[in-house]
Amino acid sequence: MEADKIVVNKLKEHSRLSADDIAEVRNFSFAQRELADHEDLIRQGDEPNLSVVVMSGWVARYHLLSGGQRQYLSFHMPGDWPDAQALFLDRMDHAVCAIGPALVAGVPHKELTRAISRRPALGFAIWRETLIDAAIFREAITNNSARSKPARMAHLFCELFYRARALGLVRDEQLRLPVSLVQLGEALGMAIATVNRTLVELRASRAVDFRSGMLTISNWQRLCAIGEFDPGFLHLNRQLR
Amino acid sequence: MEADKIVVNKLKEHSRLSADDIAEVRNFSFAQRELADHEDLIRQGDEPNLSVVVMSGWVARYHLLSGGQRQYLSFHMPGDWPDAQALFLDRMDHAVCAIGPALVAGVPHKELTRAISRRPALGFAIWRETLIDAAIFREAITNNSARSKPARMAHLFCELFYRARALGLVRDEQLRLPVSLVQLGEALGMAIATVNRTLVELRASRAVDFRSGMLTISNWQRLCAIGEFDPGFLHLNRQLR
DNA sequence: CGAGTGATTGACTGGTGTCAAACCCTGTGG
DNA sequence: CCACAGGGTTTGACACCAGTCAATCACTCG
Repeated sequence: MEADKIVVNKLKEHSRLSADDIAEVRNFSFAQRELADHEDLIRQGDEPNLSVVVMSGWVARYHLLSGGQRQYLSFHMPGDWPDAQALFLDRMDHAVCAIGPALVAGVPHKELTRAISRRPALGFAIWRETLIDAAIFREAITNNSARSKPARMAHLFCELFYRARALGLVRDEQLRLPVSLVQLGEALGMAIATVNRTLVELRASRAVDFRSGMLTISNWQRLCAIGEFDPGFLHLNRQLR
Repeated sequence: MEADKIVVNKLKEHSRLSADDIAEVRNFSFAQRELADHEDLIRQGDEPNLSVVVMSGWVARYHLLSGGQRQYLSFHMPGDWPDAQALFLDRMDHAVCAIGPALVAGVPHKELTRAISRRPALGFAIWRETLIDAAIFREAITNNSARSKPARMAHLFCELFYRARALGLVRDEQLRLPVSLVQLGEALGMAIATVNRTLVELRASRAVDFRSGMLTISNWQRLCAIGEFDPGFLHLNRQLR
């Protein structure tokens, strides 16, 4: 699919766009870039002059700590703007890397700000996109701080599954999610041993399975209950399930 | 101080505003509201039609979990817009309450969007404000997930102190911060016993003290080292210290 | 077939949550 | 002026979760 189509479809999940707004997106000069697994798209401290939208695959944001350890902050799928914030915050306070091979398309900041000044509604939609990001971050704070380990993992699975399904990435209740257990631990704030033990616990619940990069949800209701998942924080128009 | 002054001063910390932008802010019809300690300003699920700016005191955002427990997400001081996001996300996914007595001023969303459409640069400044919020959320994810308990607490102290100093709220290296240890635990994801034990540990470092709602920092460098604090994520123009 | 990466499991131990009690301080009322 | 209540703080005892370390297993790739 074309980059502009992906962008418009995604924005329409939460915002109303006029024909003029859409035309503005169509005029963007998207520059595609392929990423290999684990490849960094942007590094902490960079000052990019373009923002990218994910076209296919997964991309993740992460903090790099002084000890060299990583903290994954969020996962992004087609239509997401993982560095939209760079539009107004010069210096990256975190990095972005590919989770599995991915394809992204960049738009120069100058084009974006010009388009937004011309069509405020388009700016509001992208702004809303960044606000939903923030809501996801908030949920991650709560998830990693206040919930039990199984709930924590279940909640992340629910969130990713729910967002992916809205984009049509889910087939047969399965979602490709090429993260290792180490990365899962670096996202959820648990050691790899605990990640694995929690995983076997979740498998035993017969609600979900995750192995070799494939997330399979066999009982959505039960998984939501385990993870105390309520999709409200994603602020999507469409109600799924 | 007047509400418009507070808003403009705060926005100027990271954004450049023209005389016209400032005039636009001056035209806002701020509606003040006093809050008692612990009083909720907005509840989870609300759909407010105005956004508020903090005028004095503290305000905090929090999630309310199914078990009734709280997870504090961020703390806000004069000039902050703790619910700017409500401008574009209809339903609140979290609540906002006062930390100690506080004063806030609300602006109708209609006025805000009209002003932003008219003066894009003003919108960009407020957008940037919400993006800094998001950066603070990201830092909180990392803090509560990846750092040791003492580092976690030290980092929060550093963040609040740094932000407060930028606003001139710090006197004699002291900052009024009327939170209880329970609330501190609900922000940092630790049990109250641990909060206290961590606190005595930090006191022993002779870098910081926190008692009876007063935060005293006697060795900023050392506290930053303990908390692995780097103010870059706050994206402020001015360099302090 | 060997090397390497990731997943899995076990043993061990320290940290942290839970529970409970004591303490401190302030404001209130007899 | 003192007694008391109540909220917040501090400390201790204890159990257990979860991190660390290490060994083994499974699978892919050269």
